[in-house]
Amino acid sequence: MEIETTRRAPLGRPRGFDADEALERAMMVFWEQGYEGASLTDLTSAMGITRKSMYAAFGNKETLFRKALERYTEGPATYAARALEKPNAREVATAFLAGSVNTTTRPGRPAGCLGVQGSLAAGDSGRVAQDALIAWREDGRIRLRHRFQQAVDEGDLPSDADPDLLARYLMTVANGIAVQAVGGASRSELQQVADAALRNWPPL
Amino acid sequence: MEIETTRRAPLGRPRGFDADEALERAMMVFWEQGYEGASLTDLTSAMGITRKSMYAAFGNKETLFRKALERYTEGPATYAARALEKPNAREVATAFLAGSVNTTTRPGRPAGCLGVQGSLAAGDSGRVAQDALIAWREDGRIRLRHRFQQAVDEGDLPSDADPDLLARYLMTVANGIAVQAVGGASRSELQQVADAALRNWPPL
DNA sequence: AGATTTAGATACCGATCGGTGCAGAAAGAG
DNA sequence: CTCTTTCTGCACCGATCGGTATCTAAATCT
Repeated sequence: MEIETTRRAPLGRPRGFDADEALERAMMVFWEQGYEGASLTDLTSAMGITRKSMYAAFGNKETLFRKALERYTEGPATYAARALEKPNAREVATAFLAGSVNTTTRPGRPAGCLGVQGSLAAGDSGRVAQDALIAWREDGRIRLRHRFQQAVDEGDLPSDADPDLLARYLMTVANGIAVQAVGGASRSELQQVADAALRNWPPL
Repeated sequence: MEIETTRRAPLGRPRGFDADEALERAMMVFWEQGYEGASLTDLTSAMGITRKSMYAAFGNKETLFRKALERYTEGPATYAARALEKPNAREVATAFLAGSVNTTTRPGRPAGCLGVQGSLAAGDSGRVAQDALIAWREDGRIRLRHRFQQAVDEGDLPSDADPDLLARYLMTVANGIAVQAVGGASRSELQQVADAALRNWPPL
């Protein structure tokens, strides 16, 4: 008897939709409406599949949201990871805010940031998603802090610079940009704000 | 027949609860949970009254929210109006951000800003509240802009200063502070951020 | 007192929420 | 072809949503 056979095509009728595409659509709905604001009807109709197929493919609403958040991180929000790779602290900060402006105001996409939407107010049912987003933002802040610590170690930033403060300052401005974007601020307006925030970099 | 009689005590059984106090409690619930996240059950149990009394006294959930927002403006958010009365632009900006930090991180009160909570993500039922909050923030931004225009006219700010940019910059930082506060940032951390944001004031 | 008006409590309304059960169709393996 | 498995579509579940009807009790007027 062969316990360890090579994995052939999965048995039974194969999935009739593109799971990646469906997840992309779900991400857009969450981005626009938040976790609680996006109903299963909203989600599945945007994904083009039925409730049953969604549950079979993604588990439930919460895991769907987590997968959508992952996709967001690797998709629209990759600007953050790329900014961290810039050669010095000033370029990191500049790229981070420019990416934030770009992503929160790109035409044809929801305004604002998925990581901020729906993470402020929440009823009982949205508490887990709120916590996940708070953790997501904190993770980003910590990565920035490490990067700036590295910059201090390398002599790129002055030795009395405060990596924690610099990271929080940048995150605060980026979060504010996301709020402004939902309120209808234009890309050029927000880029001016980002430029202003960096005019005294580092703000010691 | 007396059409215009002096208004005596209102007929019938007088109200058995303090409407002001009830509104205060409702404001706190909206502040913490947002418009959609706050259910009628949450609200009325916090207010200590029944659904019927709430509808009789405040109309419906939407008008209750609007009145709670008014109360917030005149209560926890008066720092904004007071900041506008400062004698010069730098003091306006400093007081505005300091008030923002204070209000969003005061112990015993919900973290964050009622004007930002629940205004980012919204399902269909929360759209009107979302619009009301966007308008509320825009109103604050416009008041700041007018104040800075006045500062330019008076020579308090340089003639090439951009009141629109300055107002939007301040609002962006304040909104970001509100997001950070919900994420658990402490008062002193956020005050450091506010100080950093003002280190190059005005950011021309 | 008697009339009037509202407070308060309870039960209820239709609609929608996230999540399932079921039946039939469809695609693979043999 | 048959058998097995998973697909899809639809009806349905209990719970909760915002909002209301009903009834009794209480308070202030004439």
